[in-house]
Amino acid sequence: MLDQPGKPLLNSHFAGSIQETREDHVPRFGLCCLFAQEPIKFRSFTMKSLVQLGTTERLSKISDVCLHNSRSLLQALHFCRANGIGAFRVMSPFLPRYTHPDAGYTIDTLPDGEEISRNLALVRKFRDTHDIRLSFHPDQFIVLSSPRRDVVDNAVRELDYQAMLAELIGADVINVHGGGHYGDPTLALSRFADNFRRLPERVQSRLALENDDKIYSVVDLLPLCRQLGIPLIYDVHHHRCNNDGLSEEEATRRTIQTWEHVGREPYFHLSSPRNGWRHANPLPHADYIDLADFPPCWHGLTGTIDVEAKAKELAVIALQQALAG
DNA sequence: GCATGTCAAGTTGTG
DNA sequence: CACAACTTGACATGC
Repeated sequence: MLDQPGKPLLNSHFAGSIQETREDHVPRFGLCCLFAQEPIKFRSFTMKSLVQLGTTERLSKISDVCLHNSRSLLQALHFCRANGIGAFRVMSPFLPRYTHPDAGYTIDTLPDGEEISRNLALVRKFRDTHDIRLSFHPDQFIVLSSPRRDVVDNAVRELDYQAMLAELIGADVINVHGGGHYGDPTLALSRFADNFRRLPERVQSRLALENDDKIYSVVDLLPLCRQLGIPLIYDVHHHRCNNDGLSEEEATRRTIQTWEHVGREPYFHLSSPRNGWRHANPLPHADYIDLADFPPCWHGLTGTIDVEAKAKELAVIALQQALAG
């Protein structure tokens, strides 16, 4: 394989003070944002409800929710540690509406700002001590290939917010898609490259491109990754929905190369189709991972595999047990 | 309490 | 040109 035994999983830029070293050739599995059964919840609010409040009540509400979320994130990491889950994806609205033009708050300006900051520092420390990889996955509105200036401006603001959080908690990945094709995918990806260069360093150093289910495949994105010096996140479910002729072995191999180039641990996504592969729409995610959907070439992989399944922590634990048994 | 509609944001494809 | 689909859960509202 291409892995170098004994190499740190994260390069010095991100490594923090990792005291444990994960075993090579065993993938770590990641939980995405939420819990199905465990009573760990993340709260949010809408702008509509916020604007009905006076200035004081508004700040108080924002602070309550952010404080709650900072405590929940710490609980989430403890849960991961206790259950052998090696990665956690943080939900985008962790600080809800942070980049909305009318929300106008920062952690510092909140009544509970100090405790929120303390909790985030504790998250970082726990992450470093127990080597739990943290990531972000901005949603569909974050598009760097758009021809619309306002769309790209919004995307840049949102990405910088997530990078700010990533710095605070020690997350090394911000995972985006290529965006739309706008009738000319080559031109669209060249816009992506141009806009990438506008991004702050803390975003650039964390950005990773994921193949999507309809437009940009692994083959489409690899040249852009090479050009920008950023890694590819290989979603095997999307690859099966939007096939580019590469075998899963080859896609995996080329993905690993992009991460070796930046000296960091490879990243993958795994899910099973809710209604089976013969259904007209195989995209919706199932509650659990069907072992038949686990790529054979991923056994013995050194890397992170996010489990995208609706049963959340139950699905990650079930998969880990199934593979161990 | 419980059910239903709503939520900042994009893009594509269909009717 | 308008609108549903994509995907998705918590929130807000109304009964």
